Amino acid sequence: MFPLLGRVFGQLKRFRPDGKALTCSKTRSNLPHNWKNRFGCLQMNLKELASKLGLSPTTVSRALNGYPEVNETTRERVVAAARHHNYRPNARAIRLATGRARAVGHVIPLNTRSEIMNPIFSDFIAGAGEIYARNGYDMILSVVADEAEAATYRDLMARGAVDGVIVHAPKTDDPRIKMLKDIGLPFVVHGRATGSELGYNWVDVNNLRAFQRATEFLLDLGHRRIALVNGLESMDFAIRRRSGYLDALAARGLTGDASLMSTSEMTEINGWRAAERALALPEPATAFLAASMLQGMGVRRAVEARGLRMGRDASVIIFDDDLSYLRNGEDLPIFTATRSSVREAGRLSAEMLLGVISQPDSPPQHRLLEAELILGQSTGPAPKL
Amino acid sequence: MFPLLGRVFGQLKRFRPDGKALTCSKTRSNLPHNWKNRFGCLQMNLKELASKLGLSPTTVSRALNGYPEVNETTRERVVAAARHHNYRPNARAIRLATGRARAVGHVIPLNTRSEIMNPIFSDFIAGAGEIYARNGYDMILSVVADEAEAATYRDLMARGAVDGVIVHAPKTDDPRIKMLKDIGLPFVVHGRATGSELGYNWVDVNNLRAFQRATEFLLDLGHRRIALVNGLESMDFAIRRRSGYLDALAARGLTGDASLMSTSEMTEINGWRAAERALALPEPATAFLAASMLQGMGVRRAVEARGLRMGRDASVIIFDDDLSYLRNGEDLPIFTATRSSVREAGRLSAEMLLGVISQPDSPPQHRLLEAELILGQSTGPAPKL
DNA sequence: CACCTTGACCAAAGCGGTTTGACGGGCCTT
DNA sequence: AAGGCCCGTCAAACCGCTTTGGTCAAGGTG
Repeated sequence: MFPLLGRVFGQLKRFRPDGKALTCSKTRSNLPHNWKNRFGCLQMNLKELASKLGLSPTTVSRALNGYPEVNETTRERVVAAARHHNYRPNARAIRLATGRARAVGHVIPLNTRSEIMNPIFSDFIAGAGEIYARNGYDMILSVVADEAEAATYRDLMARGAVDGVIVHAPKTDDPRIKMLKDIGLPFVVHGRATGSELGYNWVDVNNLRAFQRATEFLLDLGHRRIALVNGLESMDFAIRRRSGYLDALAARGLTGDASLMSTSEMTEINGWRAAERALALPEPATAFLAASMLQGMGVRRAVEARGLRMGRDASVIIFDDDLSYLRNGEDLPIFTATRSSVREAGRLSAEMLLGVISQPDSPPQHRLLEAELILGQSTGPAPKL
Repeated sequence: MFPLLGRVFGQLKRFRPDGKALTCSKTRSNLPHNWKNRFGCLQMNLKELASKLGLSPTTVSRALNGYPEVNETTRERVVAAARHHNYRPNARAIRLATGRARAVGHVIPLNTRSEIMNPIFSDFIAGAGEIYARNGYDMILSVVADEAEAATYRDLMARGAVDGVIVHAPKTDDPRIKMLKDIGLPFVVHGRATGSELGYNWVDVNNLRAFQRATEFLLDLGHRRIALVNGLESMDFAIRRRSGYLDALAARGLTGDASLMSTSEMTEINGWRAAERALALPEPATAFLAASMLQGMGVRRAVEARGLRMGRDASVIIFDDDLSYLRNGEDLPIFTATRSSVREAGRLSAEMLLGVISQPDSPPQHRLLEAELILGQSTGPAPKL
């Protein structure tokens, strides 16, 4: 079964499960440890640095970590030597010794059916990454089929790979939240899961208010047939957005028309499809509320394909996450939009998480961001009949 | 300066630089180590598991890692106990003991001026992440201003945080490649940097061929004024694409017209802007070759804003990275396109990197992917004058 | 029957840091 | 002058694994 097991010159030769031989007798066997850098010397380590300085490792460690009981002169010597030898403490050793990972996890769910990566992640991560880098934390990313997410959190925790996690794309009453509380892994949710909104940390945009305002704005322009091109309503934010839309309608004595409301993943195609449908109605929509830039672009395509002009014949408001590669125009916005920077949300979430990690017993923190309403060229008075 | 330093009952009380007290005398002070899980017991560790089983840590470790010198019966007992106690070996300890990080780094450059995240990263990372997850590797991500990139690689290496890295978005004659070779960190480049193409591992699309074919296709349709809406030509892939375009023109005895060629970051706005310019020429473009879906959408907007119809009055071919959230139509492609899945490139790059990590001395590997030419609704014969 | 083998297990020494608990030698008090 | 205090330093323990270099008993061999 393991034909490789055998003896050589009376000495047991061992093999790893992968078939590689292990024993090299007198040499250090962990090859990576004596990787030489291009100057032909071993990677500098604490012990060596200490001996070069004629100090104990303790003192060197303390000097570098800013402990007060080290003589300032000594500290300067140590710091200089460290820089000179390009010494960087081994992250693996630090993590083991301190019991902290100095890393946070982002578990990014991948909808198994559609295999769609949410396009906001890259900007969110850019924002969060900025904060981690500034604080000496690593960001570890797991892109994982959504049904395997819970297992991933458990695994990260049990292996001690991270000190905390960011939870992305919460669903209504998301089970992950209870689970994370149970296992005691610090976390911040980007978004909220309706139900237990107080018992955990979150950073969210006021989606309800944003869609309410946008709807009010369209109503004020005289629109009565307003189509909602929403995101997937299994997502919590989408539910809130619909509520905002319905609240605004209700405030004017209107009720939502099911044929004007659609929900789908936030892609250009889906925006196009939803708009096609709403424009084909006996009483077509004159205005659209799209949950994302991409959907908005799809709406525009459908509108223009019918020979209508956006802003004159049909109004469109989008929710603009202010993605760096999907800017809503430059000086002059293309779409009228409710805007909130997802990159900023990434920064805030990361900051909150680092705070929670360093103060695990602090009470739950919340941050509700308001979206601004930006006037663009895609809205105008409702066309006269 | 450090007023917190003091003595308590004759015992030196030490403080961390952040002001937290350290000495707790008889108690274990590394709090994270005795974090209790929700059942009130310590996180299971090897020693404890071994003692519960009446075995030595050595044997338990071997049993779990599949070494042959363990009795099968014993192994089963051990595996069962491990599962029962939900034992997961501490990743930090493994990394220190083995000298490997079991992690790979992705250093994602952020253009400092424009602050634009390349939208392909999320899909690339989804592909790569799939492979890492399957092989038990962590992915650590650094989003970093492009001028700080070299320092980031050095840091990852010196700290021993990763076993290898993926290099994104290589520029022509990219200095990172030499640097990585020098410090001896295994790497795979997504793309190529002209010059030393043989001395390192890469996965790339045949960008030249793709643009050449697309150009030929437009020429065959009778187009003679073909605008190139390229990506930033500091990027290597953009150079290759331009070469493909120029090669195809040259093959028909045409030379590129500088006023028809533009280069910019691959956003919708920039596509729009380039198309506006090309359409405003005395002798306007009749066809467009766009480097990305987003630029293509911008081109379409400019075309349609002039009352022209795409596919009839103006032809557009895009390079389609097959992004999950930016599909080029569904059954029927919107744009005629040269397509190559960036997610697949992510998978291939990750596989290559893991291979290189386990076999550091293997010769450089290359993988050149061909893009397919997909016929959509955006191209047609050149309009008669 | 004495002499290898071999299978199954173990104690202890790492890995490279951090933290504990002590220790000398000046300097102040009293 | 004796004692206490503080400053600066250090040896050793520890973090939780992996790997080395054994041991010991059972089975096979000549």
